[in-house]
Amino acid sequence: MAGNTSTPGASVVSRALAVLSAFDEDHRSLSLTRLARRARLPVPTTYRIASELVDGGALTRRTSGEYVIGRRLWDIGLLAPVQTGLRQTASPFLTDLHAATRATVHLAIRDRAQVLYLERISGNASVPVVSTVGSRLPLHSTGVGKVLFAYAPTNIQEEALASLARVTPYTVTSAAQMRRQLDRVRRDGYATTSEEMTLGACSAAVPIRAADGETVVAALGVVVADLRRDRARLVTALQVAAQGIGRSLRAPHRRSRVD
Amino acid sequence: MAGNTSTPGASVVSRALAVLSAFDEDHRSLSLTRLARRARLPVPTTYRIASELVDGGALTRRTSGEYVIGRRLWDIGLLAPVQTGLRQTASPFLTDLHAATRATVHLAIRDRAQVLYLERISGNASVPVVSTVGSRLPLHSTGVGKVLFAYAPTNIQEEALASLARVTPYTVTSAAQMRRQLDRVRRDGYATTSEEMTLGACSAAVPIRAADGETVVAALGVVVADLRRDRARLVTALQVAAQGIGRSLRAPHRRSRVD
DNA sequence: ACTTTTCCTTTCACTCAGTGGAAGCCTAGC
DNA sequence: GCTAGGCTTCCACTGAGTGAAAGGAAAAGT
Repeated sequence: MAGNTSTPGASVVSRALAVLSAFDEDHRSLSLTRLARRARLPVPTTYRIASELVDGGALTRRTSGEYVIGRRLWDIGLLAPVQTGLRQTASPFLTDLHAATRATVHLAIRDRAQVLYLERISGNASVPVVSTVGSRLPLHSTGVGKVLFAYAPTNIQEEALASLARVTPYTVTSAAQMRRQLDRVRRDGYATTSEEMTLGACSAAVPIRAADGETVVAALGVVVADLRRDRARLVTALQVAAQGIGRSLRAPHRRSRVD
Repeated sequence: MAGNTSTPGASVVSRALAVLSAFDEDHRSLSLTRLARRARLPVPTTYRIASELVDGGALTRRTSGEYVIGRRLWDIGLLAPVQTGLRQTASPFLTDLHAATRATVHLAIRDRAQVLYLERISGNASVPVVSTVGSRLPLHSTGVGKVLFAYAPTNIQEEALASLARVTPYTVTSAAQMRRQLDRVRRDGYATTSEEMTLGACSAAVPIRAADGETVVAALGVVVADLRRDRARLVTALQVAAQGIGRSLRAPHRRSRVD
């Protein structure tokens, strides 16, 4: 930008991105002052940039004065090629799985040392579920997370094992215990959690394998209130769906079009 | 920005937004030159801005050199409060509707004189469907579009009636004929299309009404290969789901949480 | 009712970040 | 071998961007 800056070297574009990046799942709505604090920019600078972003539709200003992400950015963001092939292929299987189990269904991939949720179909509202599409959660406390954890490269595993943060009283925080669980995941072909992320929610998950039938590209999971009763049934349903997705990924898939 | 500009008055932020806005559904991937042309900016300027956006994760550069929207922007875009209440409430009903009909299911709202698709569950791949979440299509050529058209304010209706663009040989392009169809939609409570948007695809749609039971807030539709056979069955299923969504919108809904 | 605090917005003197034509480079096509 | 087109770097020029300071408006505290 022009002169008189306190942090030379920072471009306007990088500042605008800092403003946008100040928003996250726990901060979907921010006042000017908080926005400036989170973006680490002076208030007047933030104000000017935010105003321009509002003009461009990238941000919206509520009547309360708070800023939220704008519809224009929603539009543009949806154009990002985030595993479109996988999501398109998996979509019908997720629907089937949901129909068969009535549980919340998740499709997730690993993004560095975190789980990134690509798709979700909500099930029974009485089971609490924190993750939505776009959410990132730690690898050790969710079903899909443990699957992706078990098949992650060694350096990522070490990184994640070094930071097993407690989320609930049931979260596994011992590296040794987690290693044993991951061994079992690889042996049995599925992972489970019991209130390790959220009290009142348990989950089961299985890996989705790529064309070679080896590499794990994603994880498929369900969240239920209690796993003891029908663990076998859920795991079977998950495995059937995961196999189907894997097979479809191998087959050439035509693009679908129309209204 | 600094001096020497050919278009004084345009800020860096507005230029960066122009670069991002150069992407749309038909241009998800752009070379530098095309990006510059679409953003109406000189190539070196576009190059510099795009490079900064890549640094910030807002854009990604493919090995081919083409730019695409980056994952960071996907993350941020998903935080936009685009009818989150409606989408959350409608989601389980869409799943049910899909399970019952096996057709592609759509949830859409009107955005000025266009249909904006909020949710989609893909059905049988053999029926071609062009719309995805975030798509905007004209009001006159789709099922959900006609419903939203029929219940739009007069000025919007006039605007849309003045530009009935032909999409396929079956698209209704006569304002008089469209008015008659809209009358029928209001009378019968549902709309249909027959290959008016895409050859090989027909659709049926119904309105979703707000708490007052009058105001139409959204439209619910299905896309199938042929409507003649089971129009009645589909319309009934649609109406049941739409009623359910409308009722749930009235009821206080708790937020769901967990992994 | 008065004071204090906090947040939003505007102003303005200062100056360096941004600009884009031109040139160099590389690759693809003929 | 030559031409065309796209990508990247260079660099002289300058006005867009900066942010402390101050002014206002509104909420919180006394």
